[in-house]
Amino acid sequence: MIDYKAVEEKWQKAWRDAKIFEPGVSDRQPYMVTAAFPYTNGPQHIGHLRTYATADVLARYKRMKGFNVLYPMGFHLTGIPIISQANKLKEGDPGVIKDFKSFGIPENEIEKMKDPLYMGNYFANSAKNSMMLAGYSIDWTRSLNSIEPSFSKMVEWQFGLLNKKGHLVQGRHPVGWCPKDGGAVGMHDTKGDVEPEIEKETAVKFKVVGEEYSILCVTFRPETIQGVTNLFINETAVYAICRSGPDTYCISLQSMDSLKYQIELVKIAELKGSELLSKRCINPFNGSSIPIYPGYFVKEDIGTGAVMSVPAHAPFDYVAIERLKSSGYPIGELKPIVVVSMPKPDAKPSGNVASDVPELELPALKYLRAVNAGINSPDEDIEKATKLEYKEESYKGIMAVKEYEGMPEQEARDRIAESLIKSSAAIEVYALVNDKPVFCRCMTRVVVKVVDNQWFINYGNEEWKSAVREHLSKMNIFPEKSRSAFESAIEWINLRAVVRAQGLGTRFPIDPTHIIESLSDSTIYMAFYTIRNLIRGVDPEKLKPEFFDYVYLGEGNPQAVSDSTSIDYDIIKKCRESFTYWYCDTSRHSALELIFNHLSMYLFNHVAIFKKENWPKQIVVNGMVLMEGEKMSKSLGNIITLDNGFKKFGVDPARLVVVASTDLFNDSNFMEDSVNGVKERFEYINDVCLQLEKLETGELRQTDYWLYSRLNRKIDVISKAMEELELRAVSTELLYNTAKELRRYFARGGKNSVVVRDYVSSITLMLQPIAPHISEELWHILGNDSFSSAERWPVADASMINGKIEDQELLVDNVIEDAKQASALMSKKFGKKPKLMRIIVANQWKSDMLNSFAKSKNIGESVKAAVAAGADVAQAQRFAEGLAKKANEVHEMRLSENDEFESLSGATEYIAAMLGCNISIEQESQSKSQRAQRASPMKPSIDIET
RNA sequence: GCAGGGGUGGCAGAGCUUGGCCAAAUGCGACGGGCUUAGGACCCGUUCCCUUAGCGGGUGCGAGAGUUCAAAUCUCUCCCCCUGCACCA
Repeated sequence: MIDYKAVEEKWQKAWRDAKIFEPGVSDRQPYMVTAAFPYTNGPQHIGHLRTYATADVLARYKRMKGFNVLYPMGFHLTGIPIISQANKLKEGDPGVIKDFKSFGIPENEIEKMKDPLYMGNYFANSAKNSMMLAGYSIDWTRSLNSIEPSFSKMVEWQFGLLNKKGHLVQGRHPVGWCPKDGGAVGMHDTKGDVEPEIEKETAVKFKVVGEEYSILCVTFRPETIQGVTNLFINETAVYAICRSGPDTYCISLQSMDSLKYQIELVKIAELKGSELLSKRCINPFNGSSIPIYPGYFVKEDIGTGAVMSVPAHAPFDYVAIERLKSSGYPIGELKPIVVVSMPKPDAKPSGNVASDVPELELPALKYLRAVNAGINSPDEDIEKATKLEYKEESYKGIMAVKEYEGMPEQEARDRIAESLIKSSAAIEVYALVNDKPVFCRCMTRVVVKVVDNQWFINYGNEEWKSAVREHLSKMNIFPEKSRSAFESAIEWINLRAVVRAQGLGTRFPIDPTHIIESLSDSTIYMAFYTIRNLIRGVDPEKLKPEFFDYVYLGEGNPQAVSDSTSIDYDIIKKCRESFTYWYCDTSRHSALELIFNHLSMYLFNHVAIFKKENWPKQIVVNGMVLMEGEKMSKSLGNIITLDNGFKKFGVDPARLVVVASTDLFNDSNFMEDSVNGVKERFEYINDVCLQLEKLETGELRQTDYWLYSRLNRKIDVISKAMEELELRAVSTELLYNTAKELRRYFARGGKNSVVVRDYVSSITLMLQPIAPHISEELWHILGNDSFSSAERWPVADASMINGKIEDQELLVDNVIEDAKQASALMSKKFGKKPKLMRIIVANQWKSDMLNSFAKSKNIGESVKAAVAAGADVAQAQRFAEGLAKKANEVHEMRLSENDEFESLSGATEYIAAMLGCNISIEQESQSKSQRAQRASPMKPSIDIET
């Protein structure tokens, strides 16, 4: 039995002592592998294993291919989550405390984590420990974290450069905002961790006749403005008349409280909603005069407390009008105006409920019916109808009124909104569109604030985009099929807010009251690894921009930099040397879901900052890890921390299952069964290594050549798979097929210790990237003093690949399989056990015919040739018919009749043993068996005597 | 809604880029047998349907339609699932 714990400790210590993963600058070709650094607000768990272990596999493989490989690691502490987590602890949040306890964190530590910095460092340390347990081939001398002062210096330099290049811009930006705290509110700051969803809306100004103010109505569907028949207000609410620049608005008093964070509002008067009812206002689109009615559904705290009524297309509006009518409210001529039509379905409707309702009705009514609602239905039903109508019409609706007639509704929406805003008939506002109101942790309701001077990185810059686009086309992307995601990410990414008012991190150089947002501060940090170890003794204050200009960009000269920064000349030189050495051939590892943020920003920033030769060369993304088929989540309680997982399963089995149970793109499924399967194979190979001495030596026999052939073919297959990072293929070939082949080799009578040693030695070496500890152990058992990690990757000897021998052995296996089946069926049916089996090899003319047919596909000629060669005409024709039937499947044979006969004869003992009866190998022409004629190439006839 | 990726046998998961050697690798599970005092491990066999002494035939790879001599594989439409959607790591 393999003692995983002991093996892991032994080799991890040996690696550390030998410092084999601390590469210096050398003559060997450099290769640098980096993986997204872990965020430190929790422990490492099995899910984290995937990215880091995949990177480790590549690092180890490249090392064996003769590269000088650097795999560094750092920790992410910037941002909000750590702070909000610490705050939760301070508040005594039972959820967080419970989670932490379940991770095995001692209570006194939890207490100390009320200090966010303490928490960050605690988890950084714990992550480092877990990663060391995982045996990643990381060079820890370069470790860094994202809040250390020297790192901040680099980030400051980076943003100075971005600014110089014009990539930083300022502008208006809506954010979730807590009026009480006076700060922006993201998901981590809200009660229940909900993301405030902000959407753009249009607020249309309806000038009130005879007054100086306009009623402001917020809408998602400005394109329906021609269908407005009236306004709705809440007659019991209080409305405010406010000045806003040159405009004067009438909005509900309550909505003023939230809207004032978006537009300037100075209240000059108040009036009751009921006072508005006697007035009329003007539709700014067409100048028509419309009345104002009380709308039962109008809420004073939503939007502006006033709604433009489009009864033809808004179920609520329709219902409100109908209810007013039936209550006797004086409504004169009010005709709903249809402004959007649905295309006639040319085929059968595709299950759209609404399509079942006859046309010629008002759309609003149609959708009400579609959800089985009427004018007296509860609001939830009307809401349903509203949503359905919004969805369907937005998707398929066609404008049905002049000017925009025939235009898809989506397009008309943008155009009309734009033109209304342009003519000052409307303004743009934002609203939270979460189903429920969003509250800040402090219980204050979150509003939308438009920040005026927000700083952005302008990823929308077309020049920048096209440079990135072009570079991407030259990069390796694994898996290749995620390239399209990168392509669309490049197109999609636009302005990205880059600073926050709070959180851990680097101060923004242009406005030190703000902190650089934490995804933006970690886009080029990998470059820092190349010098981190060299500047440990340097006072961070000395790391002035000119230092980075020289080290990263080669600008200036080391003497001048040394003079102005008072950093040692030698250190500066070495940094530059190290950077140029390492930062060329790089592989970046991260998870699939980061393509649209981190990885894209990584590309953009590299292109913006560095010289072309230092741009990224390769990105590897991987899916996530499922636990026994389920998503890992705290609520399911199925998160296994790395430390626990390793204890339970062993490092190599665990990482092998996570990394190699599926291809990169798919989610990998961590199942205990799979772990056990892996372990069994390890045990088997381990046993073979341990028992090598018991084998004999001697001349090579057919079986030995077979095993060599398999081995060399395997080396080819695995090497190719490794290059493509198809780790699943690597593991099946290396573990499952290896065990299978060895078993067969021994069963077939193989017993040559030299051959087996050669075989398992190569297997052991190829195992190194995916199962490093086991590999070292086996390598050691095989009598080697070196590290398998430091050995070279095996190279296939093409001359040892022998298709003929493999076919001969395949034939033997086929025969055994067929015979077993036949005899099993026979004994089942007739209850008789076979005494003797005749295995009859097909005539040579059959394989000749088959080969000629495979080439020419011409039956007639093949038959003729066969007859000329002495075949019986009737037999030849019968055989030809069989061939013709599956003409497409016929392929050439490598073995002649003699080859078949020889290999079967040579394997008589083996076959007899496998079948448990006597065997006679015969040739078709010589055999007296009646079944002899049934023989065909690679498929001898079998005649069973009982 | 938009963008990206998927839907394959009891399950997991290949194959689909380059259509035919695909009833579909591999692993797990289940069933039967062997080994064993017994269990585990291990070994052998079966595991879509019919049929058969290994043959052969049918149905079949989300649904439907199409291209083709030939489709899990190409095209179109539809349905469903997953991930991301921004200031948040």
